[in-house]
Amino acid sequence: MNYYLKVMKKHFYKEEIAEYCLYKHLTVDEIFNYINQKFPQAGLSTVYRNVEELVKEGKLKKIAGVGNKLIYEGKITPHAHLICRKTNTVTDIPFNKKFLKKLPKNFEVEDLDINVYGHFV
Amino acid sequence: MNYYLKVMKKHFYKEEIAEYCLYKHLTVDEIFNYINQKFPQAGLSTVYRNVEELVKEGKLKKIAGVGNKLIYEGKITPHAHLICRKTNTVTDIPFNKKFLKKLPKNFEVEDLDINVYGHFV
DNA sequence: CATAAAAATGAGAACAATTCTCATTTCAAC
DNA sequence: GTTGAAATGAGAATTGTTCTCATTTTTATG
Repeated sequence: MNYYLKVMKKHFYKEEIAEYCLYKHLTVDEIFNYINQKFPQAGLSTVYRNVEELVKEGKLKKIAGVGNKLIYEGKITPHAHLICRKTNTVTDIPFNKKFLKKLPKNFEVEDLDINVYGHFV
Repeated sequence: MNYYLKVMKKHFYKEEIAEYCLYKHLTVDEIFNYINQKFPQAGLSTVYRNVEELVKEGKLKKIAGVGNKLIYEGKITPHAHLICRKTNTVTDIPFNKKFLKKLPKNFEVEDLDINVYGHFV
């Protein structure tokens, strides 16, 4: 199979999505817009399906969003998020014992949300 | 106004809700069920409205939920949450520098979600 | 207590995000 | 090629939340 064919065929959304989400914080809509630009025939339901599968595979992480929308990010090393309610943006910050003391000076903290997900055995 | 009248009148949902949510982690549906049991005529939209108002007043806190539902808790002192994906329950745990070392032994951690909400000035 | 303005309510419509359904298309193996 | 499995896309259905507005309740005032 040559390169041209590989580019044109349809069934590679998952890889595309995973790659696009690396180091970004995106809603499904934003992911869909990107995919739909490259593959105009792509459907929203397919993007939802792929995103969910990637979450199950551990390649994408669902994080709390601003407002009610969910936000996804490429799964990378442990870190925390700075969520600005004015600009609706998510910024990665390092997570360690002193992370709260090292926040940007111009960021005014309103709330802290610490959630440990898992299950009882 | 006598006690009987006070009990029967309608406009005290907010107090009821705030009180009921103290030390609990509830979805709007759960709050509604409780209110609706005491006041059968109570409407879902009213509960939603009151819950949102309580959040604005700082008496209730919207926290990340399990699945897509939002969860509310009576605003109390800083703490973290243990969210079990098997039982869909939220448990309060203390938040301090060593909190990760002091999790229940029978809780298997899958993810850690640290979000600092606020705004840039 | 009568009344009027203000506040809160409740029913359901509207809306938005997500999930589901299923016929069709594409892929992979033979 | 043929065939069975997997993935897709369109849109319907579902779910959670917000909005609208006529009605009810409260509060303030004479």
